[in-house]
Amino acid sequence: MKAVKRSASVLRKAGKPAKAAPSQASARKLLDAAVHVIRSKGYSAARVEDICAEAGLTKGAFFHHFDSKEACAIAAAAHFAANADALFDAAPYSRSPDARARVLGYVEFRKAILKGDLPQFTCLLGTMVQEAYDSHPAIRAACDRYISEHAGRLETDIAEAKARHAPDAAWTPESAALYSQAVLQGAFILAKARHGPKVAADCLDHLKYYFETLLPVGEAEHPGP
Amino acid sequence: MKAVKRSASVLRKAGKPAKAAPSQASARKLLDAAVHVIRSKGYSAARVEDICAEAGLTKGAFFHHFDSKEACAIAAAAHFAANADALFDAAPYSRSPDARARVLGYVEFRKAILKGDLPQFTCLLGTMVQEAYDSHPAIRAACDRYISEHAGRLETDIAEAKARHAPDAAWTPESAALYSQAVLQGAFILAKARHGPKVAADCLDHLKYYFETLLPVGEAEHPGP
DNA sequence: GACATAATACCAACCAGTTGGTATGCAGGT
DNA sequence: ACCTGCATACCAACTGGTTGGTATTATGTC
Repeated sequence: MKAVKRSASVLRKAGKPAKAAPSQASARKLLDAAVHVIRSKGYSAARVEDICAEAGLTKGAFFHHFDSKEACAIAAAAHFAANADALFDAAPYSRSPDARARVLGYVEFRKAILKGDLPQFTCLLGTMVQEAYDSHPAIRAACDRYISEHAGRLETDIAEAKARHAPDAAWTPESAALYSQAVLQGAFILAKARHGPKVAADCLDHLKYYFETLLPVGEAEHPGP
Repeated sequence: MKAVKRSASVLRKAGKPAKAAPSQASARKLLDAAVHVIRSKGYSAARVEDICAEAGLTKGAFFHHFDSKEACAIAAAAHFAANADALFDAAPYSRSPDARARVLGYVEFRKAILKGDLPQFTCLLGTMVQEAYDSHPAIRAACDRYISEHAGRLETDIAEAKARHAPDAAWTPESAALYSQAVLQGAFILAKARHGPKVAADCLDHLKYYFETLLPVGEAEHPGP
């Protein structure tokens, strides 16, 4: 009496926006709260009651929406990734027609959003996978998936820029995209250790400089095929 | 009746090696166990009993040597850092007379030791500071200190190499040393997400290439002052 | 009244830390 | 040598607060 339970209402038909039930709002509150609490204290130390308190709800509501703490964490990972996607899609750099500018703009943008307290800009996925990679395979898989998807979006731009600016270079767009994610995750760790975003910004300066050398301008620019 | 307790025997006179008390051996066992367990499951999820079981001792022994779980974690951080220092000091690259070779050798060496299971090569400090930076200030401070000390050792070599190969470049040895630590920490996160060290090795290839471009050979080599 | 949502009350397992006890080693006095 | 006093090292059993999860009840909406 555990496996097949409720499929919950989190994934509704996307029905009437205002009137009916405020369930979507509560589910969203819980997810936002979970993201914030887990970013602050990690997955293991984040108690269900912490998340409920942060959301202004009780455990009754929590276990109505999620089968378990682990399921909530996985949903929170998806929620976090969706929010991130929306944020980067909306950022001005992403509408540049030049792929190289989009790559450098991405790094600049990531540097620009290093504002406020640490839980506001650090990565939920990197935080969770650190503790959960061995003991919670489902969480590891979710983090892997969303990190890889995010890297994949960046890889597209990198590949396009490489085709034009460094078509013969030995490195692959995939490894460069993953490398940038490693720099980001590591920058967050250093920011946490130092209790401030400055180190992270310095790291992103190095990353930007690296991309500038990987994608040199003005030498036999290759046009599109 | 809490603050002033034992000062323990961990720091003994360094007396007779074999006969007397086997306390040092047990303390070391507990520290090794703590490092392993925390690297596997993180600080919060690591139970004191897990550490004791791994060490083949009981909780009585644990709380004889450490005042609390947190104190053990801090001692484990110091233990880990000391072990790491010894490892890098013993590595062949560190005896090269050329500073640039030592910097590149460091990255190569870090890539070479990405062997075995994940808890065997990931960084205890980065793992702990992720969860503890906000809730356990003492742990954060310890991780900050040992990460910074390790970066400082690298910084010395980088500074020497920069003076010879890129004296006028805008970047600082300090930021480059911290950047390399960020890449490492991030590489470990990706390795955990992907359940294998390959991504991490790819990241270190990028880092090595970056250092090669930061420290170009053969252009107006500057001699020592 | 059927259904979804959410609150209250509760439980059983878990776990950091405590207690009290035993074993061992090391003085120094006789 | 032998005893005594004291500190260190360790163990087994216990405790009390915590916490994920459940059972039950209440409220609002079609």
